[in-house]
Amino acid sequence: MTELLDQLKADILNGQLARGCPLRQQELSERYGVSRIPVRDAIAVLKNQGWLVAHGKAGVMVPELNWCEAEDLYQMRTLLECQLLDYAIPNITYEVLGKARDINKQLNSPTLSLVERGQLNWDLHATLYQVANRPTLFNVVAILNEQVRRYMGFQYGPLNYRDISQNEHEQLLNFLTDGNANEALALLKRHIDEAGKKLVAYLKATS
Amino acid sequence: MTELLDQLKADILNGQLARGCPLRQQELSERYGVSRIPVRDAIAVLKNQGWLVAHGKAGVMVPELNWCEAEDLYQMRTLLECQLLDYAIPNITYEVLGKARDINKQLNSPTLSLVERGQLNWDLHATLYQVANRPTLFNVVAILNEQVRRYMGFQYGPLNYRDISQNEHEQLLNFLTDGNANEALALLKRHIDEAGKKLVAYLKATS
DNA sequence: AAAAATAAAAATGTATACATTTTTATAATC
DNA sequence: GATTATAAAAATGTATACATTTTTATTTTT
Repeated sequence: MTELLDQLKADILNGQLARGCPLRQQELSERYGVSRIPVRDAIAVLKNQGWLVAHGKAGVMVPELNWCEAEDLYQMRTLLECQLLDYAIPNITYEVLGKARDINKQLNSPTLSLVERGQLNWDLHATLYQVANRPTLFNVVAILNEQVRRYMGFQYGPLNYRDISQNEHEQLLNFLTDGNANEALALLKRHIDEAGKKLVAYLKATS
Repeated sequence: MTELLDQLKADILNGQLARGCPLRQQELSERYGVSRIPVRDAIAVLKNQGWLVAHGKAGVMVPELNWCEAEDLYQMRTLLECQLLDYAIPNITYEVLGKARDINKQLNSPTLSLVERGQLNWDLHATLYQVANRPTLFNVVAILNEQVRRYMGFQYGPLNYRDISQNEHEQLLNFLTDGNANEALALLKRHIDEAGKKLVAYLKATS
């Protein structure tokens, strides 16, 4: 069932499942070649995590993008991820930093798809956060980051955010290497805040 | 199915479903007089919201109480609820404050059950937060508050937190009535922080 | 006697079938 | 003509039945 879940998420991200139009269980079960039961299971999870919302009293739909939700998601990320990084910092080894740098290098490639880029971006953050040893906090942050990916088409398209983001990653890793915790935390805050503000401004302007 | 969900939550809160021992779908379906399908649906939701955790590869269980989770939940509450109240403050009318005061009065009653008390406590906070008009943020805060209720047996038992909490509610409402936003926010932060710290200290001491 | 392998039991995952609810299209009324 | 009633269609919710996976108990092997 995890495969179906990932498939659905991917199809939401790449637009195969259009925003705003209702999805029927049977339609989905035919589309993915399974019965309605696993579809129902997957829908329940995706509804809980904000990937889908109710459409009237019957059916669900992919929610429209919406600046208020984006703003909330980014504000929550800022608040929670700074806390999480703070927990992590004492446990960040050079090995961890090396892993993060490897991922940031991969983000250089211009041929990455949107989905791949989003995944790598999270992998980098998660590499640092993992050593915080805070499963409950980590889990919420992970869900928020998955949610945010629905908006990434804007960031890496019209907003051309790629290079800025990558530079900030590098700076962050340098601060952490130097043991400069406060600067690192401040930068992470800016990193998320700025991304959020640009996204919200863009969403407000286009809607 | 919402009824089954609420029933399961209630039975987790009041200890009818013991922490740590595995729950089987069939067992639950017999217990509640429904087939396994609605049980599966409910389990999926409860797993997502932290009411249940996986037990090996088959089955699920009520998670043990755990200071680290409690600390995370309270820290998240502090960070997110202060933000949410900040959004709400400009929209808090005397009517809203009146509703909140009515709820706080109900909290006076010494005959309330644990479940009722927990519900009223959240109702009070939710009354204020609702007017923030921030559905995404509100939703996460609501789930965190539901989670926290699993720990309330400690707060209102050994920790005797009832009176303190009620006084702080009253103070908070007074600050809001006086338009003293900064004091209100600072108090809310303390209100949640302190409750969390006491709970965590207690959990650490007893485990 | 401890560990590994095997077989039986029991659990979850999924498909099909049916009941109930919701939606949509049609007809009737004001 | 717009609004409300009504009936057909289609969707979701649930039960039962079966397949697959996981667990547990037993047996075998070292």
